[in-house]
Amino acid sequence: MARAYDVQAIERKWQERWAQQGTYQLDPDDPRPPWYVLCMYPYPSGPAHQGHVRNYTFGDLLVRYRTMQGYGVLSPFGFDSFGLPAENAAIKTGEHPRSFTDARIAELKASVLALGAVYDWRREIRSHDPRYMRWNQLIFLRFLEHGLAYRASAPVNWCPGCQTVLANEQVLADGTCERSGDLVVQRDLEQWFFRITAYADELLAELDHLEWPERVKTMQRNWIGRSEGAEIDLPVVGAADGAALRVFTTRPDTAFGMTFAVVAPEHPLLDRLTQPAQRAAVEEIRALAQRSSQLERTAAGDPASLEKRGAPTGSSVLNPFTGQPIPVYVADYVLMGYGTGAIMAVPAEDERDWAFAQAHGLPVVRTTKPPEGFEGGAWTGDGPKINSGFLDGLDVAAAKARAIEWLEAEGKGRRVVHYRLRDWLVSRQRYWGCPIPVVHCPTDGIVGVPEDQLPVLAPDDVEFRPTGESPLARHAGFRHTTCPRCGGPAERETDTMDTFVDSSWYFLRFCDPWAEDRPFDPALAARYMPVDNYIGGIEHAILHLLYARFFTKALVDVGLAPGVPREPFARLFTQGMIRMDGTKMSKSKGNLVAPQKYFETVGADALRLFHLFVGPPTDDVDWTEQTDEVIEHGCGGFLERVWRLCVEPEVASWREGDPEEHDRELLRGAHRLVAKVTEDIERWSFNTAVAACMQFSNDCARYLRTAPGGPHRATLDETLDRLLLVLAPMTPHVAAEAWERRHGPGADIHRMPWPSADPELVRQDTVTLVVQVNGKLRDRLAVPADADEDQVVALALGSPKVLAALDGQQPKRIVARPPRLVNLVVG
RNA sequence: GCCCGGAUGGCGGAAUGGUAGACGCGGGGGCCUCAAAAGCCUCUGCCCUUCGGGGCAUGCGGGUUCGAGUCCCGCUCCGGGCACCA
Repeated sequence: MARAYDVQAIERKWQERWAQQGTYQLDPDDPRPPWYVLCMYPYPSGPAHQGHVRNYTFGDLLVRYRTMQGYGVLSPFGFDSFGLPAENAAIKTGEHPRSFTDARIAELKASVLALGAVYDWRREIRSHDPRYMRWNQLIFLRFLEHGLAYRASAPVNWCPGCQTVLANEQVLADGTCERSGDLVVQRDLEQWFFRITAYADELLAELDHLEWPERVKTMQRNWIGRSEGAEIDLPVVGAADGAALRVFTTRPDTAFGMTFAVVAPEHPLLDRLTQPAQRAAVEEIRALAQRSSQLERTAAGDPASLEKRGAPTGSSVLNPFTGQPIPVYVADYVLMGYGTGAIMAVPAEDERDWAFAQAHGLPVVRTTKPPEGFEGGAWTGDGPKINSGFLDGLDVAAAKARAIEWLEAEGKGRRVVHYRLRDWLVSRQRYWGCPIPVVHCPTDGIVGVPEDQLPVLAPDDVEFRPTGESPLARHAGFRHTTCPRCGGPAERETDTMDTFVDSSWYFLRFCDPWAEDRPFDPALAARYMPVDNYIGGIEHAILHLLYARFFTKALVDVGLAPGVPREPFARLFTQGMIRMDGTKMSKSKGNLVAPQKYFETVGADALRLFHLFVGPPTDDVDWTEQTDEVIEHGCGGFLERVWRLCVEPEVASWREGDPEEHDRELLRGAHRLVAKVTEDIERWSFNTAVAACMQFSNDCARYLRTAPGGPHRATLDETLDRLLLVLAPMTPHVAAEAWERRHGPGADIHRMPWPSADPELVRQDTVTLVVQVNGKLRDRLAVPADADEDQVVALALGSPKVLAALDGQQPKRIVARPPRLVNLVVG
């Protein structure tokens, strides 16, 4: 295609100029009001894909827009450069993860630069950089000192494919690994945890104040899973030591209806409760639970399978409310990891208990009166209490409160809040991650590596083998060390940290990446934080965003971030995915359409414009056969028309002198465009902003062709300048070049202030009056914008079309909304 | 099963309860050209039309309203999240 201008040359020119002039660098002493725009830093997997392009196009638009508005915009970029793919590549090819990763970073960075997105590259962070790792490790030690990091033996999710432990968050609902897809199994191992549960309440409560998509907030609320209820101690019948089974329930009001109790197969009291005659059956359930995957264990159970999955222990406990003994069962529908790992079963008011009771022939006692005509099993709704002694007649809420009061007064239970959220398992048995900076000493136990010895770096001379054992654990030189406290022989921790640790505070380091004596200067972090616009994919709705929120709070609390806001991201924007043939476009699916080919043909501006124009930014994008056409003709063609209009318009003769009415109308259009684009950017409606620009450039082209006596030069100049200014954040290269051609060498559109719209000019003098008869459109009339009710009604009744529609009938009612609408209601 | 979204021309999508389909892609016709590409102009929801216009249209069925794509109730389908969490 013959192009109006040399796309590649001007894109290269301006990219070099932005880099060389440091236009988007922000110094710590910058006097402008700060604004922090951040795209989630990427895992460097090679050249950018369309998802990156979409993300950085939105981010870059905001960076340039806020800059033009006079903000000192903090726009940093970095790489989440630890992670499994590099290590897996090492196992396959022998290439060291560092050189592999650095090569991928170079590729990704090149395509980000080619997109024309601007960053303060002096602030670049790579999480595998020892200068970053050092502070990662220091934070770990501070967490350790403050009891926020701890080591515990726990049944953990072990992925046989990745040969490592996974966090709960990395196990999908069907029990498979989110990365490899293998079935995850349970193993008991010593692991490191972060005590995120200590922040459960705050993490939940502060969601209410964040300008985040409701969807994401709901997902986090569900994930935290707060539930209020009671713990009740059920004394074991015949226990000489007064042992009791502690259960958790959210329905203490139903306690009179408990007809049995159930413990999880892993429950510590199970051995004691199991009578000799039941031993074999209990062991079977226990073995079943152990070898079951999450999938089998949590699959919706029909009564038949529940029968197989539970067995009586032969022991009984006392219901403290009735004083009656009830049998204790073991069943794998009760999970050790939630509540107390034991429940009181009320089949009349709980679906699962109902199913289990049906399968095992256990009695049912209703304690809530179901509505008339209810014929189902468990009734979980509200109703008056029955069969419940002192609770009878109360509704559910009142009975809950009364039951808890009674339990606390009697010393038989207490009000308690439980969370679904678990502590964050951070240790990974892998090489390509940040080493956990502790030493295991036979005499001193766990000892943190002294801060002046950080960072602890993994040795390069390791062997990458697909055995699953960490290369660090096999490396004698790394592993054997001396205890920093007693000087005796000791072993280094060989686990590394979850890469989500790296991404939990990088946005704080961006505020002060030069700090050499601490992770960052709290005063600078307080200046820029919270991030004003955080932009990324919905896939991080739970994991990354929850961890980062936890970290920010914890960093304040351990003294590393005094004065820094406790919530890191004020406004979150989650962009849609790029899909192809109904599935997510991704490297693993092999359906990537690399941005590179567009850079080499239509250019970055056209591709950016496409991503802005294709639809609302939150929506998924379907990449179809039509897409190339839209990018090339729709977007690329538009930019060429803008170029011709602004740089080399074909004008037979210019008209001088005072502007006439049609000239003023063009100028009014330019002011309306500015108002519209400003408003649309503020509400993240980029697609309509682009549409407005297209429409207006069509108006300008028509004016150029049709203005009587030729276009009025001064008017057209002012008009086109405004068009270019609003395009500058969207298509920065062509806007910059066209601007320079119009205003001479050295003129830089990106240093211009964002234009304002004159309200006088935005206002319309004449508007279209719509006349309806019985709600149906019958005529359109041009009326003055300040026409009042009498005027519009008179005009409406004077319209021949309206009179024809009325067909002689008198309007029974006239609804007038001057100046835009009149509705005449007849018969 | 529960909780969120969504459904508008051939396609992507516009539309504070007040002109449905902005803008763009695709398609038709025309200009330019020896011809084509590119570019430019123009038409383009469906049906009827005596070419003036008329009727029908925003997944389906009801309702509120002078007026509903928009609000309410009940469905269908699609997408996403959660799912023995006691």
